[in-house]
Amino acid sequence: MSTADLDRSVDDDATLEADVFARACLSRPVLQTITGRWGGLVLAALGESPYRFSALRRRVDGVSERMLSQTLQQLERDGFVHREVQETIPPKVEYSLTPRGEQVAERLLGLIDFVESQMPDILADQDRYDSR
Amino acid sequence: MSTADLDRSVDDDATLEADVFARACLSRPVLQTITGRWGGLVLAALGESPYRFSALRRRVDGVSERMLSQTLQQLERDGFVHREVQETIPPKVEYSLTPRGEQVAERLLGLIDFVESQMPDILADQDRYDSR
DNA sequence: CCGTATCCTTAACGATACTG
DNA sequence: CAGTATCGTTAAGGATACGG
Repeated sequence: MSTADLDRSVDDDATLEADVFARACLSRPVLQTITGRWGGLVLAALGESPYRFSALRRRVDGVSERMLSQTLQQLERDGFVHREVQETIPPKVEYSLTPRGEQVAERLLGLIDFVESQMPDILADQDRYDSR
Repeated sequence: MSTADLDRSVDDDATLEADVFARACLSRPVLQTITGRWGGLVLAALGESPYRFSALRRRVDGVSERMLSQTLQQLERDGFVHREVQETIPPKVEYSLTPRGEQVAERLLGLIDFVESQMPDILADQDRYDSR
C-alpha cells in the first residue's frame, strides 16, 4: 500500500515538506530518537556540557548502560552527537553536541522548561481529571 | 517499575524546582505523553485545527483506535487538549487544543520543522555512519 | 573505564469485537 | 460515531557478565 495517496500538495517551500503525519515518513524515527524516553534527556544533558559515558549515566538518572549506549549510537548516527575517543589508559570517551545537536537541544530545552513551568497547574488538572 | 507509580501527595512541594534529570521527576511522564510516539503527532494535528475522533485518526496515519483514545485521554488529563461532546445522533466529539496545548504544539512544531529541514543532511550522515 | 552481548521481564502496541 | 475490552504479539527495557 502506498502512503502517498493522501496527497497534500507540496507547497511553496517545496522540497522538505514531507508529511510528518504519513506513516512511512523518514523523519519519524529521527523524531522518535530525540524525543524518546532517553534521547531528549541525553541531548538536554549534553546541552549543559560535554560528558563522558559514566558521568552522563550518573546525570541521566535511571538510564541503564545498555540504553545509554544505544541512545548515544542513534544520536551519533543522526549527527546530533559527536563521539571523541581518547586512547589513554584507562580510555576516555567524551560525548558532545554537534551544531545540529545544539539546535535540537535548544528547542528541546524550550519545551522542557515550559512544561516544568506548568507543572503546578498540570498536577492540579490531573487531580481534577482523576476525581470523577 | 511497579504500578505504585507517582506519589500524588507531594508531602512538601517547596520545590517544584524539580530536576528533569531525576528519575522520579513528576514532569517526566508529562513529557513522555507529549513527546511519545503519538502524543506529538496528535498535538501537531490539533495545532492545525480541531478534529473529531475519526478525522483525527485519519490524519495521524497509522494510529490505532486504542492508542488514539489512550493518547487523547492523557493529553486531556494534563490539560493540553479540550474534549467537547455534542449530544447529537450520531454523537460527535471534537478535540481541540487548550491554551497550554497551543503553547506546547508551537514548540513541538518548531522542533519537527527543524528536523524536517535537516532530513537530507541527516540521511547522508546515517549513510556515512552505516558504512563502516 | 567504556562499552557490548545475553537473557529475561515488562510495557507498548495492533486487531478486532462489541457497547452506548 | 466514538469509543472500551480483550487478547495475542512485538518491541523496549533492565540486570549483569564479560571483552577491549
